[in-house]
Amino acid sequence: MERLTRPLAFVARAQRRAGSDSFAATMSVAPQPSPVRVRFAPSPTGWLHVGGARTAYFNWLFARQNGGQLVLRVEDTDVQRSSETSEQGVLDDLRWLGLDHDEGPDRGGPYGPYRQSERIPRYREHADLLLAQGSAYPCFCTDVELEARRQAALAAGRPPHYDGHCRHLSDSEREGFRREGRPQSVRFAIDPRDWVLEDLIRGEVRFPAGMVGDFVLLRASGLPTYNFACVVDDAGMRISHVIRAEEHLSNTARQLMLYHALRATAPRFAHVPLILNHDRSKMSKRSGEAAVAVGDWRRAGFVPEALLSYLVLLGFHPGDDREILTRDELLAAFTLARVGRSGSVFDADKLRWVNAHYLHLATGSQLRIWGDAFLPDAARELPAARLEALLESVRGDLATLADLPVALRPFLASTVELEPDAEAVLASETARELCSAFSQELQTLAEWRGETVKSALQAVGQRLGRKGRELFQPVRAALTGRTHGPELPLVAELLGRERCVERLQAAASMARRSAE
RNA sequence: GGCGCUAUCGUCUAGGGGUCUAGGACAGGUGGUUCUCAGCCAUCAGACCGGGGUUCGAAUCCCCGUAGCGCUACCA
Repeated sequence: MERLTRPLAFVARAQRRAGSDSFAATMSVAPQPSPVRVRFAPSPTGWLHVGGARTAYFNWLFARQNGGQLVLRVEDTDVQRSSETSEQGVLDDLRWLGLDHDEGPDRGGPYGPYRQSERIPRYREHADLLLAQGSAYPCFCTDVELEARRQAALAAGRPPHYDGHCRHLSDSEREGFRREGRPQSVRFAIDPRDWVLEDLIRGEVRFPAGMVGDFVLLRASGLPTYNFACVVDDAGMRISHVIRAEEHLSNTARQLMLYHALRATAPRFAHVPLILNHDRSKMSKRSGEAAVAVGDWRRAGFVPEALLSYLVLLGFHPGDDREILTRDELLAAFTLARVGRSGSVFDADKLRWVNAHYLHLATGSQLRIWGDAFLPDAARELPAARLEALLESVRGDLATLADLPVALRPFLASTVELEPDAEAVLASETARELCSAFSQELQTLAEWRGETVKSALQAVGQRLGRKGRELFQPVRAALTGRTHGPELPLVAELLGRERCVERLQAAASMARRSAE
């Protein structure tokens, strides 16, 4: 048996590599291929985290590529931990990322409601169905009893599964327990045989009999458990492909049993690898390392295109050397066949690099949209064209949008604040001469453009016998208070003649003071 | 404990029996960039988890270890 699974898994993998996965095969063989319907099913117990964002993106890409629908389903059956604020947060983050869905709690659709808390009667119905056909049974065990037997099983070296205590109760015993007022849940009577999953990413995965015990379908509170609600909804919403995180791989055994008992066709599954902390544990909300919430990156000045672009390559590889792919490129290149099988460590440095890349190439108007929340008031008051020109000039100095205020300061502040390096550059008689001469030259300049300013500077340099660093650095220091920044002619052009002259004169007199 | 998944530079990864003295990217080092830089360009360093097989030949196929992770809940 064991000998058989390996070669089969290999064949499945080889088929995926060759681009002929079972889905494609189904599509070409089936006369009427069923429409592609995928879903993203967050539980609103916190904010959207980066792993969820990546899963959502995979689903989004798959849906859009295949002309299918993306369903957003809110899995809020854990009443203690779910909240409406959190649901709103997740929705906001998805919107910010630009991952739009076709059906969901916020926009309805033919298979609603899309919040599990609003689908309770359906779960009850399906549970009754299973109860009636003997695939499920009422369980009267209390938490305390359950825990005690679990510990005992563990101590005896047996698997800590439910021991089937209530599975074969007689009707009168059940009546007795009910009269006692015991809590009553519904358990699934598992089918003890091997279950085989043909995973689109992992190939054949075999779950041997005895792996799971009878699990709970409906809690004593009447609310469904994850595995049950998930199957009832995926089946009821006609989901064709379930693309989700690997942590659910083992759960799939239970879900397969449920599809079978419900006489429903199971969707195709694709389990994507986990995103990991540096210690290779699952990246979670309390890992305390890099920020895990999408909102944290957003507030830190990362742009959605960069976050998504980074995340999608955590696990997916386009097959060539491209390191950054736009959404359109991904729409053309993405395939589950090229999603890897091992977990990936989240690398904030690389994300930062991707973000900087987007910022360095952005137009002024794009930066104005992206950077709105980060702009100082003085910048927001500027005419749009002026602001966009400034933004584009400083883009090379940005790694995140949070760098914007600092990068823009020389253009916005009324006076120049000298950084220590700049002060040192200006603290000489020669610097004073240069600033003074250049300020005079600028006052007579016919046309104010970067080019003309540059020529003027070079002319002054020639007269004073100075060029290169000696020529540019003092002027840069005088104009911006810094020793680095965008190209100097551009800086001067954007600053305008009046401010340039003013700052050069100020530097000249300051330099004189410190020289004396 | 049981079951499952995974295993190539520090990190993300390419690779699917010979084309691998293992390729690319981030981070790091070095050099350059008729002004500077966190920019850009060039360059260096850096990996096939271990052991057995199969084969003329293994990073690649098989087995056994080992390690990490996931599931084993009336969490999702």
